[in-house]
Amino acid sequence: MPRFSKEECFVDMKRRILSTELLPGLDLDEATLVAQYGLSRTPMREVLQRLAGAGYVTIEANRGAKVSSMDLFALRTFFQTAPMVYAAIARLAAENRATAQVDQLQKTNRDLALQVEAGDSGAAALANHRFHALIGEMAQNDYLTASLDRLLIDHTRFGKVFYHPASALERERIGKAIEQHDGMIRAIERREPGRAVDLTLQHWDLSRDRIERFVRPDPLPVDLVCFEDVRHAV
Amino acid sequence: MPRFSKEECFVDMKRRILSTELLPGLDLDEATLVAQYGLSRTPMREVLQRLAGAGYVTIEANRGAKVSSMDLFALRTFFQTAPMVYAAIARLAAENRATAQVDQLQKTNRDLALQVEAGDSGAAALANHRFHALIGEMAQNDYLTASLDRLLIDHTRFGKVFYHPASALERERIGKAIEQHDGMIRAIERREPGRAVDLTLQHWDLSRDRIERFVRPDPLPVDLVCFEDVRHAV
DNA sequence: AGTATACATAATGTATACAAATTGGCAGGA
DNA sequence: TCCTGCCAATTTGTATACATTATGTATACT
Repeated sequence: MPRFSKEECFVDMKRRILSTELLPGLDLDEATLVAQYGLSRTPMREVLQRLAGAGYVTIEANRGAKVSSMDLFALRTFFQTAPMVYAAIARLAAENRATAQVDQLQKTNRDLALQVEAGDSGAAALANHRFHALIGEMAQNDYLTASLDRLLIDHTRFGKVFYHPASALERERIGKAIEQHDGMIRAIERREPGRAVDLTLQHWDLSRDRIERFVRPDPLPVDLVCFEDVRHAV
Repeated sequence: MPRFSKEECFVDMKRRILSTELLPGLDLDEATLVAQYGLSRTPMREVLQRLAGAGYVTIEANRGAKVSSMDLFALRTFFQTAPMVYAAIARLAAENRATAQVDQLQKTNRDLALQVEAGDSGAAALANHRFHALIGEMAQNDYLTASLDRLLIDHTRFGKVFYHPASALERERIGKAIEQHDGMIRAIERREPGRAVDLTLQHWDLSRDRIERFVRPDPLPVDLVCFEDVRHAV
């Protein structure tokens, strides 16, 4: 049985939630998690409480923890809020970034490209998450980061299929996203807030298109033969 | 010894932090709190972790909890961020408010006026906090509420002296703030987002003036006699 | 005198036993 | 058949003993 430290457990739980290995709304049973991570209940409950504080899970009194749900209303709120927060964060990042942080950002984007090439969509989604979280750190604004972090949880979960290139068109979109990241890095490195905001909004448009296409996919082909079959079945 | 429930303890800790009865940066000793609230360590630690998740305290591993500090950098970030978030929240509140929430808001503003009249600046500051938190609830946007709640913690702490009428001028400002609240309530009730935003930004200007005057008060009178005294002392 | 190290003290972190609450199922009655 | 109330089983919440980590102090050594 693997023995995780409390911090490792916290990080791993975040990973599992972001990758939707733990689906939104899933009931998190203490006994199960304790067995999985080799912690006793006290530190495990502590991890769950920290996850709740960060918006990954929700805790109800006497009813345990669930993975935070993502309903239609959350989706709407997400689309409504993300552009403003992302743009504000990008502006601040371009104004306040430290040099070491730019290096980290470049490293993360290279890692993202590698994971996409390797076909590991889970690792790619996490690298993308980390990319945007790093921009959040650069902004050095704890108030806004609170919003950004919550947006990123759902962004990563909504867009989990983004980095899984199902078609040539998808592959092209992914390449474009990574290029946009490079542009954003340059704007931030050169301290050009206006340009960072523009590129961020463009990047967001691409992201939104992809999420919308995931939520509302092309309808199945309307084939009259199928309807005939259904009629027989009834 | 009083016996608080976990929830009561949580609420009371928030109150003490918002009122700066517990000063920013103060070390929170588990043993002391356990004695004060009549809880055992496990639920007390849980309360501290929830407070940390909401931004009231910060926890360092093996080093316990401290009341979240407010340094010069936080002040700057606060002024930078508050208008955007407050305005966005006001717009959403005007669009999404439920009728029952408007009633609560009116009730809270009346309570605020009462507390000001009674001269209880602590209770007044908490009523003001509640007023703005209620507008946050109306907005129905969990992403932005995360930012707003953190802003309000520091807003209430920065402006804690606002509702303490030291002079006629201060009293006039308080009256104006409460009137502005009434205007905001009307705009929200009538679902006028644009007007709600305008009034919120005006309200913010008043609030900012007051906080700035608190942080950078009028300098002490320069009296040459004093300098003479100092010279003798040296 | 100043510094370093070892030990004592006091804090936080973890494990676990026990208490309280919720859930599901079953029996009895309308 | 459906509803209701009660009991058992499971799950969460609490208290507390024990382990580990930090901190302060005294003493020895340079």
